[in-house]
Amino acid sequence: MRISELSEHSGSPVPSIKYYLRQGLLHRGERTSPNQARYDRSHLRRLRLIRALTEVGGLSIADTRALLEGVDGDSLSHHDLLGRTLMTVDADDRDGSGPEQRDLELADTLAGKQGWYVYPDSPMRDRLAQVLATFRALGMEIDQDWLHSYAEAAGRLAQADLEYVGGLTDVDELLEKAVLGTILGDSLLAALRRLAQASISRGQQGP
Amino acid sequence: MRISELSEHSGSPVPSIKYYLRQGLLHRGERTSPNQARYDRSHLRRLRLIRALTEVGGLSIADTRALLEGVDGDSLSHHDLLGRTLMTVDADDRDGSGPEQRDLELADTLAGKQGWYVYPDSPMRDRLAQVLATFRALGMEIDQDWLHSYAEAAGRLAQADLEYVGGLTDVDELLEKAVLGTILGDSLLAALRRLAQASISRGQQGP
DNA sequence: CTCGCTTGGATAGTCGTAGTATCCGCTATC
DNA sequence: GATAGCGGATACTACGACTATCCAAGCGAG
Repeated sequence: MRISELSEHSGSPVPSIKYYLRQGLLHRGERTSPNQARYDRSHLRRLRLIRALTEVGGLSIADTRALLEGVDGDSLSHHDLLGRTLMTVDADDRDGSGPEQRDLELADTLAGKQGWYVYPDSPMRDRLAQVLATFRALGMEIDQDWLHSYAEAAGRLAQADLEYVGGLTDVDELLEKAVLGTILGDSLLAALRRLAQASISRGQQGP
Repeated sequence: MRISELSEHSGSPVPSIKYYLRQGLLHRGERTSPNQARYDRSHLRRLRLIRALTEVGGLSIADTRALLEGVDGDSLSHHDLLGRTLMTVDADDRDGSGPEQRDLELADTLAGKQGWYVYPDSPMRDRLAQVLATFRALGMEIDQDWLHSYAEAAGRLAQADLEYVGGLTDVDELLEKAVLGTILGDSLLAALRRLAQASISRGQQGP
């Protein structure tokens, strides 16, 4: 498959594909001569993955690359890689200054209540603390019931995610599904939650 | 309060504040003379809200403005405004082409199972369909149990959101809390879910 | 074999977003 | 009455994600 065919099959314009190649999101094709290369199904697949992550998942190119690098490295144990990959995903520390101690404690307490073990250096721990800090900074102390509902839901979702992925033995497939499920799951959940809010708010009745 | 004090109290640099003023995210101060204006607590509050939505919620300036305009308009009924505001939030149709009919049907079926009423022209309906389409396009047919878990969780979360907000009578406060809860809730949930995934994946044990 | 049309790859330019920086007439304060 | 700061408008910058141009080297029809 030449680049133009790859473009046609994937729906991405040739220059964009070249861009992804340059950025290292897409592995180079097999060169058949100094200026000819052949692309295959794996490129097509990767390309679709890239577009899913960026367009639906809203990831930046840099985040996408980091994520794909994790998937590519045939390193580590599954769980470790899985855990680390998911934790790193789009965890760009948006704020230079780290979160305050007391927010970190809040975060740990919350996780503790759910029985979760939290890596002390986990980026998501900071992120969680940051969100909690933001609520505080805005003067709305957080309703504990509300927060509890969220934590419980998160736990159930994570369980569903891992069950879904648990049956797989192929590492590549596992990682890809986990990554996709996590990223697209964010969008899915956001859409579902809003739909539910609108419906419930309209009728003031439960499901 | 002059602009420099506003800057100091809020932590946002003066030029950024001026930028938000230009963009209409922040209402102008009360002019006390042709080139002096006074800012008050409401500006400070709004400024913090803006930064929460953009930095933590990841909204663009344009989305933030649209959202704040909804909050400002002393229009409509609460529920209508609430519903519409939340549905419109960051529902920038990322793809020019609308979703396919069959994905819309999938979306409707899913919502129907939960007993939700979905506005036929709701942007989130399209968004949901798009996410489902993406899964399909990537060749992973969706596990129905998994999807069901997500829909149920979304329903419970929406219920928690509305209960939390239900006690409020002040429209402004209600809207602000709803908006914040929804946007920051996305981040909160994303962080919690990843934390839970990592923990469960590590120990392979539930809460 | 040759001549026009791709191709792979590198470099440079574009566009939108979110700020920064500069400028200017004015004013509040020392 | 000097002078630092203000409000507002306009211009500039930095970055991300492409898009366009360029080039030498194939390939393919005649």
